[in-house]
Parts: sequence; structure tokens; C-alpha cells
Amino acid sequence: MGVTRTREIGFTPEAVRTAGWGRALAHPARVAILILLAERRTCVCGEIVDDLPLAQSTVSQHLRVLREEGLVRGEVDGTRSCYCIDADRVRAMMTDLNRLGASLERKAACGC
Amino acid sequence: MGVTRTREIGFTPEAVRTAGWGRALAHPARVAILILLAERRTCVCGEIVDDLPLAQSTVSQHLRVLREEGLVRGEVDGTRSCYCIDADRVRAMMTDLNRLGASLERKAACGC
DNA sequence: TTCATATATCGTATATTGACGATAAACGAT
DNA sequence: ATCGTTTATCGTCAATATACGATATATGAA
Repeated sequence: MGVTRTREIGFTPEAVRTAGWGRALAHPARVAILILLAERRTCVCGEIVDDLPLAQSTVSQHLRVLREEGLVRGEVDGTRSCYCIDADRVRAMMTDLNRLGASLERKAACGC
Repeated sequence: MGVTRTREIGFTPEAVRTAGWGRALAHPARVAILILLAERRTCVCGEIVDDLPLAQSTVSQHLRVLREEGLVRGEVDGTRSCYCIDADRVRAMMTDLNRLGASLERKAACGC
């Protein structure tokens, strides 16, 4: 974004990792996709497109972000693609986020 | 973003709200700021700038995003600004995120 | 009042994101 | 082999995000 790529340098690995989870969740479409994948239990593929107010290529882009951040795995199944939530990564995400939340809540007392 | 502003239309309020939390956490600098504010207990002001590899104006921008998403409150205190973590909003965030995580983990079984 | 300090905002440049249509690639069916 | 279907990727455009320096504003100190 800016002149130099400071986005990942000078920060702790925890902050960078947490920011990755944040990035994954930072768009309503991606949250909706995760919920949809979870609710259908089975790996819906193009059905996601039908449920979202977005073009197929846009949904594919959002799926790619979710894949990059590890929350979702995709497998080819014939002409279709089968997307699943990666439960391990979801747990890892919740561990990181809860750790952050806990330390923020614990010490949030403010004197001003 | 695209031609039309579909970012917040056609999605559930929960998805939009969760995406807001995601946006707040989507940059390592903002995560670092939150941790810093929590660890110092007191409201550090420009000290944040000294602890981050970013210019003062950039830190100010990140603080604004955190304010917009409600995680942080700022008060003027003389020439300084006093930023505090809003514990209530942090709790609200964690409630939303944990609700999401729970439903994802609970139903993450995948047949493919 | 004048000066120094602290911070928010402005202006600007660049990178990334998000959106779409079009196309490519892979597969199943005919 | 050809056609239709599904999905990923490409090309492109607009909007947003990120970064910085410069500047405006407000306050406290001298």
C-alpha cells in the first residue's frame, strides 16, 4: 500500500497472524461463505454463488482469500469444486482471537 | 471495490458486523496498537508512535479505524490524546467472533 | 504573546481489494 | 470429437487502504 511494504515487518508474529484472520473475516461475503459452508454440512460448490449477491468470479476470489488464510480447503470433484471448512484452522483462529480478546479485556482498565 | 457498493447490501447484519471486527484487526499495526494500549494499562498517546515502525500520521490513521470500529475511545487531555480500549466493545466483538467460531467448528464436518 | 509540543487532518502517491465480464481449463455426457 | 457445465483465472476499472510529509489546530510553557 504505501511506499514501502511495512505491512509485515516490525510487528510480532502474533500480530501478523491475527491480522491474517482479520483479513479473512474483513468482508461480509467471506463471513457469509463460511457460515454457508458450515450450515450445509456438505461442501457446496457453485451453490454459494446462488446464495450470494455476487458474480461467480467474485465469489471465486473470496474463496481464494479464505483458502490463502487457511480457513477453507478446496478439492476438485469432477467439474465441480468442493470446499470445506478446515476445522483445525478455525480452532487455531479462535485460539489466537480469544487470546487477544482475553488480554484486551483483562487489562482494559483505563484511567482517563 | 467494485462498480456498485455491494459491500453491505445483501448480507445479514451479523455478517456485516463480524466483517467490521475483521476490518479492525486486519492490519498488524492495529493489533499491535490494541495490545500496546492493553499492556500499558494507562492510555499512552504518542508513545504508540515510538513503538511502531510507522510515521505519526499513519498511526493516527490506524487509531481512527479502531475508533470507527468502536474498539478504542479517544479523549483529548491537554496537548495529548488519551486512547483507551473500550472493554464493552471488545466483549461484544468476542461474543460475535466466538459465536461464529462455535458454529463453524460445530458443523465443520466435511464429506469430501 | 510567542514558542515548542502533540496530534489530527490534508494532500498525494502507490498498493491492494473488490467487482464484473470474458475466457480458459477440466470434466461428463452425448 | 463435440457440446454443455462448472470453476478458476485474466483483464480491467473503481474504490479503499496504507504510507508519508506537510500543515492546521490546540495546548502548555516561557
